[in-house]
Amino acid sequence: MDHQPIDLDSLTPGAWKILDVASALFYEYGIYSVGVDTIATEAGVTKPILYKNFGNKDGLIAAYLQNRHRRWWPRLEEAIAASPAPRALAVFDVYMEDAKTMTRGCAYLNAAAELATDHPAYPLIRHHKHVVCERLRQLIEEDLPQIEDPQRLADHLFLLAEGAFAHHRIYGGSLLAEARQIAQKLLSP
Amino acid sequence: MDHQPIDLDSLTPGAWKILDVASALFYEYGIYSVGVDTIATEAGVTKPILYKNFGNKDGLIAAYLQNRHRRWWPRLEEAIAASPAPRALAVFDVYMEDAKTMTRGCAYLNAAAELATDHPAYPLIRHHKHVVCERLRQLIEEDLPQIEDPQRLADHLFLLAEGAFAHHRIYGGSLLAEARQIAQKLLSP
DNA sequence: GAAGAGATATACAGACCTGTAAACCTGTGG
DNA sequence: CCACAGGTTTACAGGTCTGTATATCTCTTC
Repeated sequence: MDHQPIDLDSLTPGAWKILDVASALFYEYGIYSVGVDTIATEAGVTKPILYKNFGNKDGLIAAYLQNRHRRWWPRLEEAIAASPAPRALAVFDVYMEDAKTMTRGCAYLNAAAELATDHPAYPLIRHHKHVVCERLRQLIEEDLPQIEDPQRLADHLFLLAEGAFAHHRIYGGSLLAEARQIAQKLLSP
Repeated sequence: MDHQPIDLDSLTPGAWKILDVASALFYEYGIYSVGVDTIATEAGVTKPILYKNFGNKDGLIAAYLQNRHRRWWPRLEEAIAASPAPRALAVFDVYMEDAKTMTRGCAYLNAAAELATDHPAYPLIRHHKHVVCERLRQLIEEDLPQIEDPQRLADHLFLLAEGAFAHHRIYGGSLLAEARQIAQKLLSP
């Protein structure tokens, strides 16, 4: 029925329950390792209800990534608002906070690895990572106007954070904390 | 039958054909998106032959990651041997060379995202990434003995390279080249 | 040439996948 | 009380997955 992109604002409570359950399972076990049957059962609904709300599994995957971004972005902005200069470090703070509970690494990098690059939800992944890098550049421009090439420094910090988050799944170690320390040094004049 | 880890040195030519086909398909479409039926057909063998050689799909996955490392590592060492100091940049050179053909990003990060962390092949992923980082530290220690904390610089370069390679799948852009430039600056005193 | 051993192919089991058609149940208007 | 409409559930279609039991075929040995 609903093959349009899902509008998160017009989801019913029942649909949110499905999305929440799907999100947890997708993240924990991987998108293609979780069947819609499992999701529906865990959410306490039947399969046609799921399909009525999300069209098909791809719609649910898209809603998963979209909703994750919508919940995460305000947390980043809050951390930025509460952070002393250089506020770019707030990105690392949020990633470290995330890492405490997200033992499977970055949901977007995981999804990127699983989904085909022409999957309808792939642009959501690109967008999520793009705006993070963009925000880093803005923060650098505002907090450290003396920096010559803010885009390059933003990319530098972005790669540190992403590399550390990607490997958090593999090692689960303290690479994120180390990345933050390195970033701190890069941002101090 | 063969539930032991696969010994790459005792594979028959037919088994190598299977492994090569599986490797290409695993990398291109993702491990769990490719069925053993497809692999067997593409390799020109029947399924029982595949199972006779690799025990089960997990054995084939393990052989895939193992073999990839065995073929890649000598390429890294060659690049290191041919590189002027600081030779740590050779890692970026190989990654950039890889990126020309590997449009799906890093095979190990992709596998890490797909496989459960307790999958029998997961240690192969950890090992591959670990030795790369380790090698970076050695190269820094040898080429730049004045560096105070070579482990930290190695981690720094490693995160740059891994972040860039991870995002090569998402953007396909020039992040690896930029990461190399950043690394070059970090290595110049 | 016959008999047996080992490799190969056929065919299938049993589970799980996405997605849907049709039966059913509930609540509303006449 | 009855007809009708909307949402819900049951049941299933059709396909794909991993893994294997059984039959066939080939090749060696006597």
